[in-house]
Amino acid sequence: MGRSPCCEKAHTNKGAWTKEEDERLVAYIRAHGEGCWRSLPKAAGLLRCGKSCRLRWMNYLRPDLKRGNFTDDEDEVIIRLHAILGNKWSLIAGQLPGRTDNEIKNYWNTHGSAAAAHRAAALLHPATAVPALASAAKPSPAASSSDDGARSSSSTSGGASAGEPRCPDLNLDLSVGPPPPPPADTPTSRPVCLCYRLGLRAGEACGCQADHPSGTQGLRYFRPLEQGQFI
DNA sequence: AATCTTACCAACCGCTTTAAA
DNA sequence: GTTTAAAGCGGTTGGTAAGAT
Repeated sequence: MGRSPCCEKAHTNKGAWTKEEDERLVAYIRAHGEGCWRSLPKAAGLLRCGKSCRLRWMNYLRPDLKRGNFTDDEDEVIIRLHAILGNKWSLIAGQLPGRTDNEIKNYWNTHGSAAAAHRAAALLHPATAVPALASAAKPSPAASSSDDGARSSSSTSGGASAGEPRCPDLNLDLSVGPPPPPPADTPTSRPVCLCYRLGLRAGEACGCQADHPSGTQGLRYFRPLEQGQFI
């Protein structure tokens, strides 16, 4: 069978967006909203693939996007959620208003491995966190990883050269086991809200009402955080 | 000042999921 | 129930700015 291409590649622009293209896309979406991405480029007079338009809008042009560096709180949320969800960037982005999955993914793949290792250790095992490793967030020339290294090390602790671990007594095994067993009175067949697994109680950041196991409803989704609200 | 290296980010590609016919 | 198109997602790549030599 095979899939038809998502757009006519022969007649589409690729690469960086021009200011004019941005303006056209923004103007069109302001006037018509986010409709059918496939037909949008033609309707908006853009020589772009619908996918490309969607990506540009979602990752760059949306008015509610927050630009600039990640705050410590955002950093913390990313680390916590990544420990539980893995590379589910869209889910993580859903908990960080104004941030995109692409942005978080890029952040994780560049800053993630070294800095997150320390911060995750501090968050998950405060008693065993080693302050000295904080310097890993500012890699020295000797310890800095290349671009490829940062990419490939996103799932490793990275850095230590053969034979000489930089922090030999630090256990960086960040693997996350199964969630803690629910209290005895919690029916195990019901979904348990992620926020509960993060240690939050009903009403804290999460609007799902349940299964913070004392809750009574079976909803499993959680609302995006309000501006300035963090897990 | 020129060149090289590193880090960052925007964008593309291909696969999966979802919804409609 | 099956097929197909569209949307969404995650991995990867390429360009470039900034810093180092």
